[in-house]
Amino acid sequence: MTGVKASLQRAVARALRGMGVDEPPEIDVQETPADKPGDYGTPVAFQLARVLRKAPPRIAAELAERIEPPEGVRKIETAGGYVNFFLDPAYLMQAALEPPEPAPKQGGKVLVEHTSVNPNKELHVGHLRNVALGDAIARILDYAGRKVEVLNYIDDTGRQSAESLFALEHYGLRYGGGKKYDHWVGEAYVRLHREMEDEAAKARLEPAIRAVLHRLEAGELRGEIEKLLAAQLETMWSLNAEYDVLVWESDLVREGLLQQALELLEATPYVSRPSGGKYAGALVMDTSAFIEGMEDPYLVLLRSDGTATYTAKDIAFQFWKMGLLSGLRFRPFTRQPSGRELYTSHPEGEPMPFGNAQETINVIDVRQSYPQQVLKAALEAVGRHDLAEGAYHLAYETVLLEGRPLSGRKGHTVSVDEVLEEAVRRARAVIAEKNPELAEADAVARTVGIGAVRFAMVKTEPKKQIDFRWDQALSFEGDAAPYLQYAHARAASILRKAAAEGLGDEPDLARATPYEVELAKALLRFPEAVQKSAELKTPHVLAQYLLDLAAAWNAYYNAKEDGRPATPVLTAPEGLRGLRLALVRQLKQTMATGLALLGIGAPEAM
RNA sequence: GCGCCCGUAGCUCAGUUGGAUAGAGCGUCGGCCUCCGGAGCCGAAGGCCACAGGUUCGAAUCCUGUCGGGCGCACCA
Repeated sequence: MTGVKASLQRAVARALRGMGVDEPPEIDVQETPADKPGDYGTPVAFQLARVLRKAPPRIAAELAERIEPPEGVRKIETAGGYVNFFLDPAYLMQAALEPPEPAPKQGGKVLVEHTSVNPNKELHVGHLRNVALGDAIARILDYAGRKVEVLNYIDDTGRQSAESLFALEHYGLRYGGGKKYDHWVGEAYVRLHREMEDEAAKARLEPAIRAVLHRLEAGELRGEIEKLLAAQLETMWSLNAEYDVLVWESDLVREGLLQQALELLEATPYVSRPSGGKYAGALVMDTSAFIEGMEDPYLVLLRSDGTATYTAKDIAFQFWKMGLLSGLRFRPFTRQPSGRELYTSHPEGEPMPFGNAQETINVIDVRQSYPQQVLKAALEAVGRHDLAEGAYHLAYETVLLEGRPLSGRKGHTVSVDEVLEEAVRRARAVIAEKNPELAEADAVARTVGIGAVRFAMVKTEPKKQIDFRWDQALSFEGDAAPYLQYAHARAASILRKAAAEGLGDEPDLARATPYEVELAKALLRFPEAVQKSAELKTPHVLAQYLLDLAAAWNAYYNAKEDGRPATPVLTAPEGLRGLRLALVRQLKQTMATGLALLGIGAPEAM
């Protein structure tokens, strides 16, 4: 809610109190439709019709009479039951020219976990959505005033990693450079799976894979995992995603956090060791009190052979995130491209204040909804309803590739590295065609190509399945990042020219025309869009807003009257020119800020 | 079978704590660079918002049911 709308709301609330409505409903102030009178309006009279036992138009009329116009309001009118406000254009200009600023920090940390890919092969397009969503929502929450910690979980004791490392050993492979390390390992993994399609071969190899798994659990192969991780991190960084801390599954187990979690759970009435039946000898949790509609509400934490399930480790991890357990130690891992330090859990580290959040966001695809519910159930089981409420699963639907589900085994997949390379290549080609003189063309092509890919991942609602199609994801027209970047570059170009000509006249706010008013209203929606994005925990709200903003700017830029430009900036009369320059500057900065919140760069020229 | 999610223009999607005539992009058709960047803009055609009931002054939005589609229901991760 912008300052403009908020002040209108307050004025309405005051007037309502004067009419004897002490507890007014939520007062909805919205922009009036294009061909309705006024700038902003409210339908609050409709809501009050029942309470006041009067027809909405009469209530609206009385309201219009009673409202004491706040600063900037020059007229109040009714239309049917609506109360509409006419704002002083100069006032709107002034409000719209306030530079966008991050909200002040509020207490309470929110911990965002995303990426968390198995360290066993290269990232594919399915992971792309996870990284793009997680990174964007972390940036948005930070801007909206939250303390944010970004965490990437390293499942180094998983079967997939064991298989990859085993495959290298099994085929006697030695890395000789050439292709990226994670891709090279991934090939061995795929080769192993082809071999294991034969049941006999699978059975024969099983003990050796097990052995690797045990060595992983003992932390003996950490160096091998780190090599894979380093290669994967290059991909994430090239996407413009960075993290605060890595947490290794093996550390979670070694430092006794799994044990602590199980002890907490065992002390509750929900966890037991059945002596007979299906779960004889296992440690199980009864989730029926917390998860409805389960045919079999029992969840295995420890198998009857004493090994822990992945879910049990995940519970321990969630408990650690929310401060119920401690004992992890950390040390610096590496410095990331922006200069931000990346820490990692490590047996030889020292205690550091990571975790201990009241709120978590786990970015994981929708197929994991049940295990995510189990995490909440475990928090409920130990009596922490408050923390269960704070545990949010940012569930996103899966990504199709050209209309078909991804499948590593059938080879129906594309790596993130490949996608980026192609995106940048296409961007470079467009630049060569449209702007062959452009300086730093390669760097700009990267910004544009990567931006296109990331935007394609966040512009739709997470719960909708998306289909990755090369032509759409890498489109440089229409509903896409390059459209936004182009709008930004166009503004930058005008400002460059103005600076070159030494134009610096003072804005004369009173000279605003309806064209400026339209653009100003679009700019004023920025804080609301960020706020809503943060509240709903989805970047698509912001992404859609930026498309609107760019459209408003392009429409302004191209406005014509009688075939002549209606809104020239550089050649406008003094005062009006200053105002237009200020708006262009504001547009440019707002667009760049918004793009940055999506992890997308805004080139000065393209 | 049980549970969760989805169904809006030919296609891909916004719009849902209920508000004024349901909006974009792509595609189709027609316009706009002696003017600050045409990766842009303006216009046209295209909708029983899956269907049927209900609640309400008001429903794409909330409730119930039906029909389509996706996903989940392992001592896997």
